[in-house]
Amino acid sequence: MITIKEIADELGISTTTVNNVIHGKTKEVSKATIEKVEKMIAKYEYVPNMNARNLAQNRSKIIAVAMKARKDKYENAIKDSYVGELIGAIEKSVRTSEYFLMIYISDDIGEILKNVSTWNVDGLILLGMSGDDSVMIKKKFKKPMVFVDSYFCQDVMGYYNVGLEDAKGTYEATKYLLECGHRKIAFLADNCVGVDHERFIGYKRALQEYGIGCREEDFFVMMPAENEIEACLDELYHYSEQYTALCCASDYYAVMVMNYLSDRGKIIPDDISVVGFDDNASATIVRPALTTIHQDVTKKGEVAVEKLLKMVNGEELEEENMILPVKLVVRDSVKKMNQ
Amino acid sequence: MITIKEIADELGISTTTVNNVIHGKTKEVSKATIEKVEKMIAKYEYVPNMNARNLAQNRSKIIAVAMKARKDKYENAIKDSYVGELIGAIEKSVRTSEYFLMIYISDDIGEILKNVSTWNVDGLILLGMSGDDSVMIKKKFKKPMVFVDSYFCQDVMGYYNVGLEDAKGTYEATKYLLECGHRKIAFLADNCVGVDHERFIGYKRALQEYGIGCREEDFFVMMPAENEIEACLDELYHYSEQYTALCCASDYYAVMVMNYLSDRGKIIPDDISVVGFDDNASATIVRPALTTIHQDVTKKGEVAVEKLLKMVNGEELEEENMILPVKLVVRDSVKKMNQ
DNA sequence: GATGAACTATGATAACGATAAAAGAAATAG
DNA sequence: CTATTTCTTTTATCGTTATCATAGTTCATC
Repeated sequence: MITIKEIADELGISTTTVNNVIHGKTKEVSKATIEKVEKMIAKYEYVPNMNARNLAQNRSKIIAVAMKARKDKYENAIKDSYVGELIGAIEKSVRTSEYFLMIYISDDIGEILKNVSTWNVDGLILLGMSGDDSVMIKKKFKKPMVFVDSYFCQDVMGYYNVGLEDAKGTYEATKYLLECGHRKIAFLADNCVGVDHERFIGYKRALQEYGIGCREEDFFVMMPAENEIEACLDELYHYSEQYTALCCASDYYAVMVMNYLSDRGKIIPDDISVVGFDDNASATIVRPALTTIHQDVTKKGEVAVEKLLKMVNGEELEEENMILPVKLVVRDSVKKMNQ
Repeated sequence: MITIKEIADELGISTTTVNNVIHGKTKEVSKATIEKVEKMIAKYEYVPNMNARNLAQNRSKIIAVAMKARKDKYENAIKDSYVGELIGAIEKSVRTSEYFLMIYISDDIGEILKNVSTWNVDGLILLGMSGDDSVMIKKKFKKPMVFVDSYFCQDVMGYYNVGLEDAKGTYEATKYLLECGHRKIAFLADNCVGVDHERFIGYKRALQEYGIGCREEDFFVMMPAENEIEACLDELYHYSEQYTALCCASDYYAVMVMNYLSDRGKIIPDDISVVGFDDNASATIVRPALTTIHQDVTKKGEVAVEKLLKMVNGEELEEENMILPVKLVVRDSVKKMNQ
């Protein structure tokens, strides 16, 4: 690992000159010197020491993706198909820039902020934040950041947000079920905040538009907490006579419930229809193939990185948010009752 | 972002003393001073500047996972279920240590090495390396590293390797097919080196043990190159009368081919039986559920990180390699011909 | 052809924040 | 009153960058 100083000494010139060559300041250095230095650089395979460079420049060339995750549930967060796909898309976009990616997953926002600060990261991408957490982050992190899949109250607005037409997605999905003649439609989500809550709203709106679901009893909402998924699926099976269709806030749940029910003798979609959300790999793997709401995860990651890097480079962003479109993809998991 | 110097100045003491407190050298500092300094640290939420610390200590606290990937194919490498799961497991293990993870994915080993060097990473986990690449890496990277899923020639041995009973896996899978009465068994893999080659060997050995497969014509081997997967599946479909079972080097292919064939009218497993390898999420999602070879990906990641960190901390490793066991998991994708 | 402005090419030096080695005080012990 | 322990400071260093300074040229201008 040769250093600038060593190159300078060997050539009997100053570090400033070597440094100028490294930074392509050709106007300041004579052609002869440039050549000499470049030969040295090639010969000894000089690479800059990032720690030194970052220290001197008070930056880090690091972009971080941070995600809050319950310790028990997201032990291996990236394993989750959607999270993996999104982080993968972010990784890919960062990879093609001159920046490097660090991943911080923790159930403790304080810890995430500490890491961000200790590494002096240049920009931050936050996944699935809501309310309190984003208030704290906004207070403590003063550099560019982009929120992805985050919903929070008005007072923390003003940051760039990459999101999805979440409510529209479940609205379309539920409407499709209704159009197919379904009237008893259950809803299955992970929790009652953020993206899931938004998706619940869409489901609710579609029902209300059809004149049902004005009363609480019309909803059959499941929100599995940690380790309660099995119990939840069991309950869903137990009450499966009470609905003909199931609207899920993710393909993850949709596929899980499909297999759970069909392994217990229910025919999908004849006994129970299912729609998902995300359109991830499992949607096309499962049989019947899952009717679901498609979102472009790759695009989401790309947009997040692109906007963040713009901000990092001091550019002004035109818009404040990017809401990506969703689209219903009809496959085979919904029965048409009216045909 | 307060610094040690600022704390020292505000308290009218030296940076060394502050630094000693930060490093818990309680023997060198009086209780009174410790208390003063700790109060400051808490008040201003001091966090060390990693760039400065690493520069001074000539290390980085960074562990890198590096993976060579064809640009076209692994655009989003982490999206791949197995890779995602493995990187996720590594991320989790690194997260619980005092180190940080950086991910380098490139089709160019030189670029990976440049990144490793510029960041002065303390340890390196290499995924799926073979032959030439590992020679180059060994020559240029002089710090601790662990190879995962890598097969290479004798002269680059001597590094810690976390692997799998790959050959045994396909051997067991193929033997199971043979025991079920199958005699015409095709093999499907990604390429002909590394893990896939090893898995091919196991398949071959089982066949030969049954007195078949001594002639080349007995093999029906597919190795899809980039973008040729569709053509490959088509060929597989076209010749599907010639075999009764298919041994796949990954669940990824197994599930893909199952759906491809069944969407074209083939009944799995009655017309064609399929076994996979990995036992990832899709194996239980697909119907019929996939009979496959199970491997413990989480364990693999954990072992890789654990061994690497031991080396980074200067400990000697007892063994040179860790070959994790595999296990046949029988589900519903294989027909018993003899019953 | 002297004067100085404008370049060109280079060097000296002080940061950046943390650490480590060595040395200096102060307090306690024998 | 020296010897040892406890506490603290001085100073150099890590590799890179940025500011400022210094020669040496070129060239237009009076």
